[in-house]
Amino acid sequence: MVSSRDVAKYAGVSQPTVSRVLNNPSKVSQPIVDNVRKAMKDLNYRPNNIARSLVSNRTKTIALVSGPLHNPFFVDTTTAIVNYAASKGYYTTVHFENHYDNMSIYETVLSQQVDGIVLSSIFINDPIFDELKESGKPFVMFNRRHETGGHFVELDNHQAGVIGAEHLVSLGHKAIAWIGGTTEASTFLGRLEGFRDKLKNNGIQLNKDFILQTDTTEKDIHRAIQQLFLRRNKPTAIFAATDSIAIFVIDCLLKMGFSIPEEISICSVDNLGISAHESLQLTSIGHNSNKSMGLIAIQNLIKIIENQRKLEDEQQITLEPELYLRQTTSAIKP
Amino acid sequence: MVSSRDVAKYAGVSQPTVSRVLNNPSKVSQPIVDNVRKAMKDLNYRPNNIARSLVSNRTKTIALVSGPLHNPFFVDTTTAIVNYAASKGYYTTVHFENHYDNMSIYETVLSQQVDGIVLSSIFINDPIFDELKESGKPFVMFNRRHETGGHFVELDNHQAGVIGAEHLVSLGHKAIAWIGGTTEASTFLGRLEGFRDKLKNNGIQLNKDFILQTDTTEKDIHRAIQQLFLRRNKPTAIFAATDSIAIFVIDCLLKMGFSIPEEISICSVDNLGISAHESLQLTSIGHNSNKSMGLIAIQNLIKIIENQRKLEDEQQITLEPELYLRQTTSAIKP
DNA sequence: ATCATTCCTGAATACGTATTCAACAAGTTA
DNA sequence: TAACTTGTTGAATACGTATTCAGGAATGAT
Repeated sequence: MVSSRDVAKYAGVSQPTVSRVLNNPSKVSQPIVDNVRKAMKDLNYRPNNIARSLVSNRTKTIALVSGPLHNPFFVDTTTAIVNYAASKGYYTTVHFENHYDNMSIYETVLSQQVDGIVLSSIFINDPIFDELKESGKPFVMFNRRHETGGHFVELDNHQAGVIGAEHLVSLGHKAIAWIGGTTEASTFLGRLEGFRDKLKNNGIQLNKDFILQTDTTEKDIHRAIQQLFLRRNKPTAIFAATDSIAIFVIDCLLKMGFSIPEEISICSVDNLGISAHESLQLTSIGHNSNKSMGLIAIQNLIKIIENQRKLEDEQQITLEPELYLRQTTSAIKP
Repeated sequence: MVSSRDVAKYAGVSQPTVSRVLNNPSKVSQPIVDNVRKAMKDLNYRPNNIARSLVSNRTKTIALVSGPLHNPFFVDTTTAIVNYAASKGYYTTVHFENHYDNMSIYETVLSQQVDGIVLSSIFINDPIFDELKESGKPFVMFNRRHETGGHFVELDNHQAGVIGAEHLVSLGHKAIAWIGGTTEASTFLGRLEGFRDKLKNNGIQLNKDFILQTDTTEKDIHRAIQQLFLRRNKPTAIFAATDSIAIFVIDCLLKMGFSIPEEISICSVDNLGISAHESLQLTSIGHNSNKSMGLIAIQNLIKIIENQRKLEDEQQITLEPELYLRQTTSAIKP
């Protein structure tokens, strides 16, 4: 391993001068700059980022705590976050949510040395919020939020639920099932409540058996759907809390022999790119911002890290949803 | 920031003792261990990984240089790699391939301080190979390989091409187009050559206009397909070098009004989970290992890092492909 | 000619941890 | 009792860089 001292010796200067050539060449006379640069090349010198971080107290890395990539939503956000961070000179270490033990992930992240954290994996009243706050490290939430506030970017989930209910009711559906994940998450809670509220507005009571909570894995969704159709009363439509869930539901229903939308309508929330695929043509509800939530989150985080925005000046962004009508919903047969 | 010195002072011991309690508690008497542990709790002490790394020369982080996540293949491998690394106590920093400037990514990775590198983004005769070798850091390639060797996990790409040609020819197809990415990559090159060789075996010359090279983005694939069907001679089948490409091709063809497989057969390579989705039912060619290539790669890398395997003892794994028959291919109409 | 200023450079040090080594006490062997 | 081992602890130091500070040379102003 060649160090700045080795370069210094080779170039006949002191180590601080090498450091200056690296970070502040204008403070060094031109001939010496050239000389040191040549030494660096000759010795194939690469500065040690670890040593740099130790003194500067900045690591140029951010941690991403993301939902699982089997949900295409997180595919898009991860791509946006990693690439934007890279364009700003930041490394991104990624951690995928562990449904049963997120705490150990945060433990890892907090003892890691990062300049900031972007995260989606948080519950509405998650105790991790206070720990993050206490750590003093800037963090921004995307997709989900915490009851306390902080920096976040989210969809108006309640409104998304309302739009979904509205749409399906307007097509004549009355027996509608809701399928999603844990209501400890602001996304699922909001989408469920908006949906339920709007149904109630229309004089429809959301049957408890029609509320399906899963862990959002393919396996659990198949289980839930199969169980749903064992019941005497069957739904004519399904409102899935995310496109990812809808995609699994569709696979399951098709395998069971249903035709969509003739026998069952499905719509969901997120409006991912894949929903527009001709093989799917999924009716979905999403925002129309040209920036993904992940991108907005990482942009804000980096602004905070670089002191272009004050930490206390909380950015709380709620995007407005709208309906993207495609082929998986249709009017109920008379 | 509370340091081991602060803990030491609080507990009335020296800093090395705190360090020992952390890393080698058996070297410290029980009462002092308890005392120091209490001090750590009281002060909410977290060891500084940066300082640790500086002295130990190990960062417990690996770099992943991956293809883009819009290819579901890399979704699976990224998940496997990140999660396995985490289970072994390693952080993963991820970098997504930049089609036009991979060199700057590797520049970044090499000046980062990592214990090892897992990568897919490499060309057959990529000059980066030598730089990686020279850096002394262990690295393992997956999916793609380099002519020189090194550690890698790949599919027998030539054989995959052979199987694809075999299958389509056996269904009576003669006008078959190939669509893939740059033949600088071992995957595309192997799949193209195997395909072409097998066609030639059957007396079919692969027309140059039927070889479509793209940058594997949706946009470029749509462009290539549309251009293909402007020609006088149209193919009756398409062999896509990856499932990801096939998915974009299918979207494009359906939008153009073709029915699959009645008017056009499609098969591809990778056999991703999504290919079995009822809406897609993509005929595909893949290996039948229960481990993903990403998982095999990261397992080998960590073994090397932890000296359970010698660096020189090169692991070169080639998985054998087989055909998974689904609904996107059918016999040509008489 | 004197003084002030600017520019450039290196010696010393700090960052937070792990490790080496010496010192010392307590216990063990002859 | 003397010599030797074992166990426990702290002082000193190393890791590779950035920064502070002081000193010397060169320049400009008076």
